[in-house]
Amino acid sequence: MIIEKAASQLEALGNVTRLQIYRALVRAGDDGLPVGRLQEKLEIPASTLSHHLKRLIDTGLVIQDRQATTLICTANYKHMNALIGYLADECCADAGCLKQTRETVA
Amino acid sequence: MIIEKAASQLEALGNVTRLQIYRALVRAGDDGLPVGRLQEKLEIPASTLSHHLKRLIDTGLVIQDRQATTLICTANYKHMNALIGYLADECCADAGCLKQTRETVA
DNA sequence: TTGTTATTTCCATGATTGTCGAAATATTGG
DNA sequence: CCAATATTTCGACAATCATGGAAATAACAA
Repeated sequence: MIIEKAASQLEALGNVTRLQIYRALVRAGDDGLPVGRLQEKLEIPASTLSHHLKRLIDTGLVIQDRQATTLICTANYKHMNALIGYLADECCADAGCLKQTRETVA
Repeated sequence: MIIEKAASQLEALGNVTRLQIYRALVRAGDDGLPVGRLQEKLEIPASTLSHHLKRLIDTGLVIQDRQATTLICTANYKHMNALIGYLADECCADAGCLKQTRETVA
């Protein structure tokens, strides 16, 4: 994980609307959610949602798969996991920090 | 942890320069680093650095303590830990995710 | 007090972001 | 092909961000 990638992913998540989108996708699980369903949930215009989704997709945090006319969005846990790992390993060094937690488990 | 706070902290870290600042502070440990030392390390103008530091301080990720004429900056692990916990708990649901790791340990 | 060092605040500027209506595109069913 | 649905792209605009030189402030030492 290079710092530029971590920063761009953090920035993508660093917006309330986008964080809500991501959280909704996580809660939807592996089945994901169609863009339209996301729109209903968040109650924002389609174009606004589309722009935010693009940001999340560009950074790899969200995946889109077309199913006929609808686009299904799913959270890319692998990338989120890598990001959390980066934060824990590179950016946390406290005794009560997750870094130790991870090392203990590993 | 409310979503607005998480988002603002993520946004603060979502910039390469600020992420470098934070990482440098983590590596400096509990002793922290004076602003001037940070400036040497990152090779950026003082005013630019000051602006970035302010962002990190405003979100609670960095603490500043005056020691005579120099200001010592330290990473606030507690807040970073809370942020990582939020991401792991609220925004990650995969089998290989830290969420399980944390639950196992706890 | 005055000078020195350390850092912030002020100010300006160009770049990026967030927002959203309207138009364009994609995919399928009939 | 054409109509209908789902979603993106275009275009525009205000708001915020990133940057950094210059001036202001803070703390001390002499």
